[in-house]
Amino acid sequence: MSEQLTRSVEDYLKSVFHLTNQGGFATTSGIAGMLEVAPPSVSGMMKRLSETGLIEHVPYRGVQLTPQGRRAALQMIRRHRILEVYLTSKLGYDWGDVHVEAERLEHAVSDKLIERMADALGEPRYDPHGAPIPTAAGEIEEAELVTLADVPVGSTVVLRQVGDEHPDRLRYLAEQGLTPGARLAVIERQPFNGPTVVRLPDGSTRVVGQELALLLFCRPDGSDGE
Amino acid sequence: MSEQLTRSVEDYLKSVFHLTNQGGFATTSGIAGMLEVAPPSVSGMMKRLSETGLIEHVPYRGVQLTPQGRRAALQMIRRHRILEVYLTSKLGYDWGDVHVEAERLEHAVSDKLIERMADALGEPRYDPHGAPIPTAAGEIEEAELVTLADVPVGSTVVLRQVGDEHPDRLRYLAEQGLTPGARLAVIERQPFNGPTVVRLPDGSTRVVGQELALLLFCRPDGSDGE
DNA sequence: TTTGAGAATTAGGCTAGCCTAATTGCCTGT
DNA sequence: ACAGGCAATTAGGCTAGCCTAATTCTCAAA
Repeated sequence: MSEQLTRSVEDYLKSVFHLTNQGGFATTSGIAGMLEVAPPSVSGMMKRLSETGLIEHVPYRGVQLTPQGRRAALQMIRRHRILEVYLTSKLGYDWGDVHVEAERLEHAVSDKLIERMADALGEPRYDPHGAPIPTAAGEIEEAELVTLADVPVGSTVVLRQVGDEHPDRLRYLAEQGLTPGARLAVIERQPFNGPTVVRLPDGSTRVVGQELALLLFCRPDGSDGE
Repeated sequence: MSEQLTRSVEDYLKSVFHLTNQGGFATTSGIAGMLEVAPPSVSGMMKRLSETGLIEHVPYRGVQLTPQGRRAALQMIRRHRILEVYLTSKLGYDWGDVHVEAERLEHAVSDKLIERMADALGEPRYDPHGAPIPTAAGEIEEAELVTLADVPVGSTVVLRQVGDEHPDRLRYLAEQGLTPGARLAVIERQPFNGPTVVRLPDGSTRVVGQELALLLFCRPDGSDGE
């Protein structure tokens, strides 16, 4: 149905999706920052994408995905996340390394290949970092998560998802046992964006700096609903 | 050591490799035909590639790969063929479908991924069509094969390799039992580029038209050396 | 209400790769 | 020896994507 999209277009659509995920518009500079291109490149691309009906552009305001653009973005995100699961569980990749590899492959794989991988994996619902995988039909689970840096001292949360870039940080987090599913009791936080101290179920504690705490997305409830 | 090559450059290098495999020069029109581009596009690319030292260009004669170009071409061919084996043996692809998928993926995979796939497969030496897989170090087996259309009537050959494009033809050949490893006795050939008749070990016969016979590469000796 | 900082856009330019049309070179048949 | 045919190259032009510099818009603070 839709024309074949270029690699660049696919990347722009993904950025817009991520930037508008909390509602509102994606800004030119936000997209530029995420894709590491200059703002005028974004303006130019936004013009083309709105001509082809993939985004809605309000000049000087920002952009949003049309239903068609959202469909394409979710397809890319599905590809990316299925690839991440496949690489980690079938080819021994470290959860820190998969992002970069998937980032290139997602533009080259066919839907057929992705569905075969998904099938071989038993239709996984989350990627190795805990991010939900859109269905082939384009539906994605929406969860209300807060970063560990925002969890009030005294409450208990479940770590659900971890930011997937930064291989080195991911490796460190894995060493610390801070992986999706971990139950964390927030016992202290230093002022002035200081570190957060959490206790794991085994009684040990971890001191998590602000920068890492912002990568740890938690469900603010001790029970493990699903 | 070498700059990252573009998708186009990788494709041109592969073409030159295939066209010079029997020795001699690759011609502009040969490359143009193989890549489905116009001849001037080839002239332009040849100029750039010889400036970057990947090919040797003799104007109005043709081109050959430099050692560096050959290394890059063999790397692409290794990627392509490992991918083909992986897709068929791990993800249930038909041997007719793998070529197209591998053609896109070969430009996106990392060497690391290819080596993990090769490892998971037990370092295969041939792809699903019987083509030899270059080693990671860039060595490839050279075999002297003739097409079935050139095998004299009365002799016996072993089918070693099958042209890998044309999914429909590959599926047909598989149905007919004409897959690498098959021992074929050539019992008849019609004149004027007519069909070749072969007998399989089970005594059944197959009539193979000229077009298909040109895709069947055989070792002209009944013994199964290696 | 105005103004100025910062964001966004327009203007203009670059490269990679492709194209068609025009030209040049090679080589073979007479 | 040379004419013609065909292969190759050059000339000139296009699009996608990127860039920097210049301009325009928005919005909040004085």
